[in-house]
Amino acid sequence: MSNTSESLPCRPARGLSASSSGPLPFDTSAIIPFPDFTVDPLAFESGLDASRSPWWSQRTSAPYAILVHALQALTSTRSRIAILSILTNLLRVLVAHDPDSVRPALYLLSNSLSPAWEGIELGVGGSIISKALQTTTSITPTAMRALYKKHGDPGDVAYYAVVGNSSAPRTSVLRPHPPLLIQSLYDDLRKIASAKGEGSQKLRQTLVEKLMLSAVGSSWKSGQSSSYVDLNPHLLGEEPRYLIRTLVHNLRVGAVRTTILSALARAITLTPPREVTISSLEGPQKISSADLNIVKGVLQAQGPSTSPRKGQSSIKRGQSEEFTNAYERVQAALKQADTILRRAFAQHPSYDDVVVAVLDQGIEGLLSPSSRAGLALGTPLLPTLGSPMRSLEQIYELLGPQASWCAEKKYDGQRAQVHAWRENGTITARIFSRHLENMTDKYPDLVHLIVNTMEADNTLDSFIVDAEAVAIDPSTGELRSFQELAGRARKDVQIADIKVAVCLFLFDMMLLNGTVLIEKPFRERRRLLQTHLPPTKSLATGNTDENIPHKYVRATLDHVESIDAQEGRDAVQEFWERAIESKCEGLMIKLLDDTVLTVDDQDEQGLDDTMEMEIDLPSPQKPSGKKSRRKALPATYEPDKRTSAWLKLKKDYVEGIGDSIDMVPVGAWHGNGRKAAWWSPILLALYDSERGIFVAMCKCMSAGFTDAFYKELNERYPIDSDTCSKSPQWNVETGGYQPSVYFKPSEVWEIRGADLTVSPTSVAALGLLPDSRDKGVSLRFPRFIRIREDKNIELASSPTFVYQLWVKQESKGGTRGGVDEGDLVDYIEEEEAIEDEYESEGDPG
DNA sequence: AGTGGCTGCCC
DNA sequence: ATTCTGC
DNA sequence: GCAGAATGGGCAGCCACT
Repeated sequence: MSNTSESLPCRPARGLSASSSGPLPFDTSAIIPFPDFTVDPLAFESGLDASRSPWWSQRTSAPYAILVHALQALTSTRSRIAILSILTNLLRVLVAHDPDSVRPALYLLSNSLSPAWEGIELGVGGSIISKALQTTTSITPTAMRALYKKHGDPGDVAYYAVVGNSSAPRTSVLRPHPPLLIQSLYDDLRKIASAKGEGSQKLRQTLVEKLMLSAVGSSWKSGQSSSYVDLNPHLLGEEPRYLIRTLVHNLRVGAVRTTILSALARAITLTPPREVTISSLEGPQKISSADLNIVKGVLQAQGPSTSPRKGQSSIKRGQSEEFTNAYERVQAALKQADTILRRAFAQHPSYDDVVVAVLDQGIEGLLSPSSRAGLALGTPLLPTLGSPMRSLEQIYELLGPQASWCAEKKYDGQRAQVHAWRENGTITARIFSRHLENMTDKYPDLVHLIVNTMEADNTLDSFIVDAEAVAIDPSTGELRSFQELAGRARKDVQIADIKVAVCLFLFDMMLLNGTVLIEKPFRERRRLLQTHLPPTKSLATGNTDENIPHKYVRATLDHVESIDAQEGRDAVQEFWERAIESKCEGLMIKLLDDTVLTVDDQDEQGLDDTMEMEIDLPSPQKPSGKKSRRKALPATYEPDKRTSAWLKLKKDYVEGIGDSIDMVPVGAWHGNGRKAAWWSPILLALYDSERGIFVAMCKCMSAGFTDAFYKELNERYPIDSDTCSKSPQWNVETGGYQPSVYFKPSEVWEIRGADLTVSPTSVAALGLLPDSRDKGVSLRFPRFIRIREDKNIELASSPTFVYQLWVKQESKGGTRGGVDEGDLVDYIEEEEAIEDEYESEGDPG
């Protein structure tokens, strides 16, 4: 086995002067260096001697250091295969030697502490981290800011604060600390999360500092203890780095949910937990130890010459048929395990339950009826998402004439996955957000509505439905803005206190009366939804709910408005226009029936074929001359199988709909992470010609910025130059924004967004909004389109122009708004006329 | 009691 | 949410 | 085409401070 520490740069300990304080509290003689996780998992030895834990003391559970060892390896590569190998090998070691650490390790890897719906929040951010770093290391605030600007990562700041650099050693830890363990670190993070009430911020900080000291102490111990041979010197300073990254929920090692799940599936398959005997395994994903040994033997014989750094299984040509067959069987088994685990997680996204199942019964455990890891009432499944489409035209091209599909209005509200069931005569309802947070407490009005609906219909026993909760006018049912919905209270909400009425627009049904529907075609699911959960009576005819006094704002239930494609293309076009006019974001396109298309490859060039899945052709020999293939378009609700199963068409994606705004870059911040060397985001402003000043409107980030663009920006706005200063020097009002640097207003950018918003931060059009004179106008989802080379800064959009756009936006979707469209058109035409005039001057051709 | 900073969540 | 990038 | 990273506006909730 190759020793990773030999091939990685070993950072010397500097300035770690302190007296050693005796032997460590455990026997170190049995410990060997951490293994090289980058090797191909099929050649990796996770077993060694299973009777003890060879990589750490047998009296302790797995150290955090072995996780950090893997994280460091992950950081050194971007190869997906290598990343998967490293994680697989790490998890195999844990499965073999400390299965209790598997679950906490998965949480530490995934920037979370529990399933989202349990609502456990760390409550630690940059502020506490910053204070903790200053007390646990001797770093000055100035040095810390400089490190942060340079590296754009608080974990990296911690690293350099601990190990120092060639000119400035920084650590101040004076004595060894017991090493962090995966399990105890996880437990400590849960303690931090549970701190609340007066003094909780201080307590959080103290707990973070303790963890830092342990992480730093491990480094110190490794470097200094004379009674201890440092077996993993490459880890010096790394525990603080990843501890801090974990605390800010941003590990940045190129692996989040999908890769972690793949690695877990592979780990469990290659290293079955002790409780699972190989012979007990059945089914297609069973892996034979004979195959495994053949593969391992050959791969290990090939040795480290086969690019071990990348962890790729480079099979030399000319291997025996025996090897090739065994290898393919093993790969097939791994792939199958991967599929089973990912499907299980999509339906039951809880590491807690999934890990219990696989440690107990292997991957098989996920298929067993007794497993808790299936679709379950009360546990949200991952939502099906939509992939963006640029036009109706594109949708028609993609789906072709045969497919049956429908278009639904895409309302601008909040995704709501609703579970409801009876248990011992009691009805329970829960509401989950898109990211599976439990929002039940935010919507007591919806809960009441759902419970009432079930009480009124005793054929309804249980259901899971997908819906959008949207703010509405309680008397007319007219749609209200997302911002109004966002203003609702979230905790301890009493129905009597609710100010903003909501309508729950249902659009899918995943379970009904105990029957799982997600594999049924949408046409069937939609029929069941519409049959079993009819809309509440319209507001105009009176809500029949007697349990809520009339004076209260009440929730309503409805189905999303939709149109089937068979109504014809003109009807669909008209529906799309109507959707936009009624304050919807656009459309969602969904297949009604499973469809098989014969597609000409040439016809689909440049198209997004996310909805398509290749069918395994029965003939093993594909005709090479013909370019047509058959494709399956499933109409099932299968979260995560296809990453975006539906198509979404939003107005702001479509050329020619919505307005763009011409803004001037007037400031910027230092980028984070991979953008640490660049300006990002950029502060953008309008030009107020009456006052001769620029007024900040929004920030703009990578959207539309390529890396090349960032480099050019660095050249145009080098720090401390006549175009870029740390102090404000130009006529710019920044409002609530505080950029790190100010740019000299010099160029005009065309910016687009989805909507204009009333903003407490922006000072664009400040004073013009009739009901909120102290607020400006900003932009939702701002994105850079292009530089307006043809415009000088005096021709940037004006506050009045933006105000008029806002008025136009607000006047949509009903009778409210009270502006004269005629005036508006005049105004906008006037502005465009000025622009045209300028363009004709600047471009005589 | 009011305000401001921080955090996490929605889109 | 959106967009870009490397694999 | 997938998977990951880096970033937008803006809200409530919570806590610390005045």
